[in-house]
Amino acid sequence: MSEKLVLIDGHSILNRAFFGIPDLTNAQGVHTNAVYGFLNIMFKILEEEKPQYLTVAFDVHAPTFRHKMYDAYKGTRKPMAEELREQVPLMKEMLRAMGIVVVEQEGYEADDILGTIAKQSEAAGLAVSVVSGDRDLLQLATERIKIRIPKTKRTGTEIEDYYAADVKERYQVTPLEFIDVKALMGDTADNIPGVPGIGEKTATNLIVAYGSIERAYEHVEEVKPARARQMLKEHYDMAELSKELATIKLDVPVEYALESARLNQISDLYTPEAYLLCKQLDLKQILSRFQVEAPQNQAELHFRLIEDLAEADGFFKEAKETGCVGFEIISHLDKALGLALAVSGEHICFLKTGKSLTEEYLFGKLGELLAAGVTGATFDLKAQLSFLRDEKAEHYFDVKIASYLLNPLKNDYTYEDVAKDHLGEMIPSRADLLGKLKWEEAMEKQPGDFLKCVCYMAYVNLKSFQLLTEQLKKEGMENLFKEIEMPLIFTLYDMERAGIAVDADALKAYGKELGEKIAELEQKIYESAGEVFNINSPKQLGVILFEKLQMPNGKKTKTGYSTAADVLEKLAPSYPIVAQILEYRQLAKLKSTYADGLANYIDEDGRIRSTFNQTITATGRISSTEPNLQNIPIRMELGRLIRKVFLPAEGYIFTDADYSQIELRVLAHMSGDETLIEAYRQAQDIHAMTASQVFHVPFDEVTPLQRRNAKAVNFGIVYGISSFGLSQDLSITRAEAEEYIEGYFKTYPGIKTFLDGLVTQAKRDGYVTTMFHRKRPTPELASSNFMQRSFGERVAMNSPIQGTAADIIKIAMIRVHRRLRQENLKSRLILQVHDELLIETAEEETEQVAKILEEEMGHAAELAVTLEIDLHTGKNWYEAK
DNA sequence: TCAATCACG
DNA sequence: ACGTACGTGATTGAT
Repeated sequence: MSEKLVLIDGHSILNRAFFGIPDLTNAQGVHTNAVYGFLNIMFKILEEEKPQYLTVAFDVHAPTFRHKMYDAYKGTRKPMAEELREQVPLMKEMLRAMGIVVVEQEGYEADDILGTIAKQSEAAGLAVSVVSGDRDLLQLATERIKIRIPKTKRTGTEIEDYYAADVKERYQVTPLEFIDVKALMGDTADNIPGVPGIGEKTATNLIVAYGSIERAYEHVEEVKPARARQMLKEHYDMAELSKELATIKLDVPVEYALESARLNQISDLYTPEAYLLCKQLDLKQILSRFQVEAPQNQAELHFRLIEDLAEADGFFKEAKETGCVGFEIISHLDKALGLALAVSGEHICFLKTGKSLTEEYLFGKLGELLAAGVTGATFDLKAQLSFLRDEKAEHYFDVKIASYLLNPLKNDYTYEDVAKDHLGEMIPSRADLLGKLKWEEAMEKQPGDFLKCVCYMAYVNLKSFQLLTEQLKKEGMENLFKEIEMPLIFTLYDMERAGIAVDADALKAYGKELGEKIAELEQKIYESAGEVFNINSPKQLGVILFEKLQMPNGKKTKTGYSTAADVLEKLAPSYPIVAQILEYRQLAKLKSTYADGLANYIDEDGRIRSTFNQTITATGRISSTEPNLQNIPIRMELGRLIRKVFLPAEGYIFTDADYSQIELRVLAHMSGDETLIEAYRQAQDIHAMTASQVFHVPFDEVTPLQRRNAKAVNFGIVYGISSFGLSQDLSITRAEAEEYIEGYFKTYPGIKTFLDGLVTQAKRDGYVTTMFHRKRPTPELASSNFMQRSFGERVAMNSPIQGTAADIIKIAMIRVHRRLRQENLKSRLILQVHDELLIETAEEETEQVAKILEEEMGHAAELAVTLEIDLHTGKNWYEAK
């Protein structure tokens, strides 16, 4: 087998990647899609071909010989998109970092360099692959030079390969003749003029018949059709020029030493420099290649599997001498498979449950450790609490939550990311090691990788403990972490475990009723539309409404017509079918998401258990999933009825307490605006009060409309007001909205100052903070894009408010939970919906629970205004609101 | 896997 | 001049 050289047409592939891959930017707003796409194509080819040599050629931004030959060539060249241009130097830097030879030659294009090197290398006995997105390079194809044209598709990269024979098969001409075909056709993209009136078909026919432009011209009188004959006669000189332009030079005086392009193995490209650059650019998928290929972490040498009691004892003994252990309980369906434990950089093991090491033993020992004052650092404590005996938050350190507080913007939190971001170590992820295997399968089928994976988790937990503690301290979030987030884990765990009872039969009946109404509406809609179609498909619905029925289209969306509710509501009065569709949508939503959806989550004991996520939101709120119990209908009566199926246990009732306008009160406090604070001290109805103050009317004379408007402005302020948003919400003009806002700020100047200050602060520091020092980074403010920047400003205004409210209710939850336990009550906290707590209340404890809620929610934070709560009881959730 | 839609605070 | 309110999650259809 002869050796192989891969030659890459740099600009061409970068260009392909740029247009083939959706826009990607890193945290600094640097565009990276072209670099990313280029690397993907390159690695795919390298893995496929395993070449001994690799070289990339770029054009130089100097006039080439073609410019000198043909002026138009230069003048009409399209300017490169800025987002692409800025990636060219990045790409070169990346290639340099990987040690890949880059060739550029003054005065010549990449094509010519590639052609020259390809021919030279072929002559030297190498097999050559030329990678380009440009079909002009097909002229280089021979039996040993393969032209590879990658196509970036949705499904991945596909590559078309052309040896000389393939060119002939596809284009009917030889690679050399292909030049003449191209020259006749011309190429607007490449500014090759061609012969007017001759397209691909005629050009191919001519060259198949005569072999070249020159020979065709010699026989020009025989050329058919007549038009082609005429044009060829007239424009022969142009055709000749085109041919010269299209011909790739094979004798460029290129400085190129094959040996310098040697590539022993692909992993040679994974250099520390390249790693850093990828990290900087946030090219995750490329980085994952590094992880797989990177030299193994030294800690791995110490990973041990322990099944023996004496050995385990020794390990625990050692652990007792330290201040902190990293641990991770590995379980499958409520059964512990074992305990991964890291005591030091040299002592990391997986203690496997079995005959010798029982769950009692393992978690008893772990409990002893924690009780003795050794901090247990772990990743996602809540998921392991069912095995743990120690319920003291201060004995634990949740690495996942610490890493969330340090950057709440990530999509997910994994141990390998913590290692990368905070320890600067590259370690394999669970998916790298075990793919999609569940723990139990992995332990049996891939014991080696399994051990590695779980030990790495314990290792990262231990090793990041001190560092993350320091970082939290440095960022002022130590208190937030220790006093709020860590204790909250136990509260959420108990809420999850408790769940909420639902009446499965009533839910089913509700679903059935909806189903019948839906079927009726469906028929009516088909009748009105004159055909049967899928009403759930916005695409099909758009066609019916805006094409078939010719409704005035409210345009919108990138994929077609918008059929969103706000658009349809405008049409509903004039078209009965639209009103029917809106009703259908409402019912379908209720049935699929709530009636049928919730039924799927009912456990054996008739209760639904949601998961409360503590590391999802950017602002510090918690979220609820599988199922989401934070978005149960309430605004519309029909939907609200579903709350009747949520029931307290026998002998219990529901107590529901929600904060009254907590965000606006937080705003009053944080801004220190005296007028707003005073308004809260005086009035029950803050929106009416706002209306009175903003519109200068006596409180008693505020009209319902004025109140509604004031309420909308209050909401808008909290969201990071914009005149456009407010105008949309109130269906008024932007100018009117602006007047409202102006009036509002005139009335409450402290709020204006406060909000402006938040934006200034965010621009200066790159983040904003809540009252309890929770941070939200605002990278959008550094964007050069107006829209992104405006978004950043709204985020800067909203996050401290929403986040502080989230902090406050978290404090209240912890305290309510603690009080219920301390006072030995049977009642328990079961749901949180951002500003609302639901307590399953033992009937005889009703008074006490109300008192606890009033006290703990009301005094979770001491603000310049009081924290009021509305409290209701009932024998189902519907009644308790 | 993404986009559109809609449920909640 | 740009086009939007802030924060979530589930379902559906289309690719």
